[in-house]
Amino acid sequence: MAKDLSTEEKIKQAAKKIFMQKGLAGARMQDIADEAEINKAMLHYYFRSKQQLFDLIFEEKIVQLFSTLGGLFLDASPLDEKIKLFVEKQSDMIADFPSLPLFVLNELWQNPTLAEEKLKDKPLHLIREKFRSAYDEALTDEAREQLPFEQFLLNMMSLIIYPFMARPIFKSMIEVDDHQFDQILSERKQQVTKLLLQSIKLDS
Amino acid sequence: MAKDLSTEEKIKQAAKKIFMQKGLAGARMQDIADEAEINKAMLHYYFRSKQQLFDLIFEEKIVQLFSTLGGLFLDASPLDEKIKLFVEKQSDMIADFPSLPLFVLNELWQNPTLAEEKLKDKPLHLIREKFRSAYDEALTDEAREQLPFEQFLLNMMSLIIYPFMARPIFKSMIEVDDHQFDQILSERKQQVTKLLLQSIKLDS
DNA sequence: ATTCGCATTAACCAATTGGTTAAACCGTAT
DNA sequence: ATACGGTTTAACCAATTGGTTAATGCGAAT
Repeated sequence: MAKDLSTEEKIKQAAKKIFMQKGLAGARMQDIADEAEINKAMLHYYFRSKQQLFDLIFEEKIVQLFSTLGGLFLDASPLDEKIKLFVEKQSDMIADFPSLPLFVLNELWQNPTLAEEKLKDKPLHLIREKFRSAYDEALTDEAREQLPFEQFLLNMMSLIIYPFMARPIFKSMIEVDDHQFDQILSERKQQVTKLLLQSIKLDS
Repeated sequence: MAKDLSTEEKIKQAAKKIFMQKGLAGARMQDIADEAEINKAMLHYYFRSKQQLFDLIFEEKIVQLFSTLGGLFLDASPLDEKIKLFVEKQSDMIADFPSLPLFVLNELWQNPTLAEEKLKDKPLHLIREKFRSAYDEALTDEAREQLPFEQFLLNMMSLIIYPFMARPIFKSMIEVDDHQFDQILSERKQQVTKLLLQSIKLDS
């Protein structure tokens, strides 16, 4: 740390790092204070409790996780272009914060009601419906029946996100180091796009 | 609980449940004792420390997670049959323990060296090489170059596992209840198999 | 120079948590 | 009956942890 940020900002940065690394239960307030290079009491001065600090970070991160979806499906570009862009942007975003999805999922499982609370005001359904209509319009009746929108959505998210989360397992499974695995992940963007388009018979 | 199991077994059952639910940091020894309906001191009598108890459970779970891979690739069945069976068995197994992958991944990220330690004596590479050669033999040179084995493996694992982990998010995204989501997940087995075979041009 | 108000700190506190201990329990062999 | 062994329990302990407090620092306004 040791940057010339405001104390409040230093705390937020440190809290992000520690919470994402250790989760709510595993994170210690002292860890965050050390990371921010400030006195532990300052944490409670700026953010009343651990829970409040956590909620703030979590809220921000969940918005971040869905932000990629946002801008993409509002313009009139064709479906295959939308998909290609989504795969690339979402992959790049998670490559920057590989621990984000695991962190969010973990806390959502811990507290099942949290999901609806945090997501309900977000314009998620709006984006989804925009996406769904683009999907329905681009596909033939037959193709749409073969691969329902929900399944396609599951495929897309799974193919993009899971490999980042499962890095420790895959590294052992295919015996590569971090650098080689990064290589595989970056090649993946095209592979995933191709597979998704192929699955709805829109190969280009 | 309240079953007529031995104390040791009651503790193990309870520990599995609590650890899988809350992780190492989030689990309280008292939670485990309550779940097992025994005195907290018994935990230390049978398993010296929290860490030792956790290690035992974790070891067992990681074996379980990979056990499906084991039996499948030793016989001489054709590749498409292997894939189909793997998707079904792995899906069923995770449907029984949906929190397993998140739990394992979480602890592996927490302790990066753990992955190699726990996985290195397992015959994972043997199985993988068996699978790889089946893959290479079944595919044409062209197809194999288009979709390298590693990418196919990532696809397969992602498509199977991630939807179970991401249930809280997907429920909000596509606005379904647990029952409807279960329905989607069970239909998924065929969808995933089809997509995987299609991706290596082995549609049947 | 003094006052005022936010920022910062060290010391402290109460609750929680993993772990220990010594005594009690209880079926079995003597 | 008694002694013995593993098992179980309640009480206890030391360390950790989230959170508080009262005092201090310090720049700006008076």
